Amino acid sequence: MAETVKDLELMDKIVSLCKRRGFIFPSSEIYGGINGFWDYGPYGARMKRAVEGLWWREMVETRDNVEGLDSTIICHPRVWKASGHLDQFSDLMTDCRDCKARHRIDQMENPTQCPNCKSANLTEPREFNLMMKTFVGPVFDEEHTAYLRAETCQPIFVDFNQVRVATRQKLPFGIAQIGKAFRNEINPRNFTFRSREFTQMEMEFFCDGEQGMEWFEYWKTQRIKYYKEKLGFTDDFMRIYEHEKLAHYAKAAIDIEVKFPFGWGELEGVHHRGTWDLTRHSEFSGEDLQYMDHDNSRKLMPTVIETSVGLDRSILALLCKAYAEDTADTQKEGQDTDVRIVLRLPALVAPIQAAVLPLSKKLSENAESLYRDLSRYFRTEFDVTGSIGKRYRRQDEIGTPFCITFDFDSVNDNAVTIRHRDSMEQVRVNVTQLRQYLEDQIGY
RNA sequence: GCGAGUGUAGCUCAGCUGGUAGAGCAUCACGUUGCCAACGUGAUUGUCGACGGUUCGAAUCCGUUCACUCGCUCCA
Repeated sequence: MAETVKDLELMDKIVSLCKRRGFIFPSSEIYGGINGFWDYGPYGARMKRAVEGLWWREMVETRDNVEGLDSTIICHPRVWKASGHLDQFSDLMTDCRDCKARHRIDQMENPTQCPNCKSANLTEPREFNLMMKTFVGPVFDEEHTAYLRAETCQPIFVDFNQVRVATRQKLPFGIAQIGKAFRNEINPRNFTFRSREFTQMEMEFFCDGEQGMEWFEYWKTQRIKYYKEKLGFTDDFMRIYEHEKLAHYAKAAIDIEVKFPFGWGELEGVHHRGTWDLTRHSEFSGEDLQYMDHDNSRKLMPTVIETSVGLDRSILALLCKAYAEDTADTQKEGQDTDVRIVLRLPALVAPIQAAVLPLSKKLSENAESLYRDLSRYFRTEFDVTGSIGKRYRRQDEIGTPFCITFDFDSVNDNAVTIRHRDSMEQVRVNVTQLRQYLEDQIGY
């Protein structure tokens, strides 16, 4: 993880831009903020929805064998017993008062002595549990304890049979879900990269165990292709990390990692989970979750291939990849050029795809009706304030790929100028062809 | 959770050894301009992170607390 001063500055610049322009800022800030929680402002929310929509379309809408689900955040507590989260997310820890090291009790040979400095001056063991706890019903006692889901995939396993029956799907098929997950991270870090409330986009693909590795390879390829083609991630920005140490139930696992300013970080996991989850939920619930294969007259426990994306991390990766500073002409006194901050976001996910800018306020009325029309098809914004150059820069900073300038000729020739964000070049397009032009450019 | 650092306007920051706050940018209005943050005039903005203490008087000193950053720890 080779960090340079420049990278750390870059991260600060991105955080600052996010706050200044309303992408992402700390939750509950007027009360001093709350650690590990972030709000998406107007541009962030639009971008988040765009990425969600892209994933949903890619994973669900365009596939016959993947179904959607929208399950609850709070599930029966036994779900988390079965999944192993209540046991594995919970550790007894002690701190050494002398050398300040922290240790897990279950990993210490002698729980009364610090393995680091041999001191016996340890704090009382305390329970660290990453599951967020709440109570269902007005009585706050152990019996009514419930947990906010630590990942969105468990309800998918729990609802597996219901979805299968309702949709008459046969193996192989998948179930996808987008939703919030919660973890009491000990130490939230790196902006939204590790937060306590976050959004996951997960798909569990159920298949015959004999084809498990083939499907694992298939989804791995599909997901890498998605990042390259839809989000424009390049080989120097993205890498595949193959797990050497696998979870006891897993057969294979890779992480798709991205180069953040603070180092490489996981964006998505593609995991071969075997039959572990469905087997556990069968055991704990007493429901037989095996699949009846009528074609071959046999019962089998489906094997699961999981693709699991952190949506917040996707947004962060897009912003990090897109952030750039270059130079542009200026009319400022004593300067020929000026620094330009520009987000080179893919047009598919840019919060604003087209900004309609009348060259003069006198043209506002005509330009605004063009804006109304375009906003039915694209994420669009209208701005008359300040000079035209200033408005271009404002749009550059939020990553708007196309600025549509309505000028004095437009009234007569029914054409507008489209200014491209990255090249700053301009083309003249007739208003009647505008929608088609933008669709082609955006790549719908 | 431990250690170190930081916290002043939307942003970046200044404020010397205590005398109750400033600059640039941004934002808004008007004028001007009409294709890359132009210019002029004017306007808005802060319980100086919070609470408490010392003091005639605290942004400034002390304590506590909250948040953030970095390191450690954690990351099924």
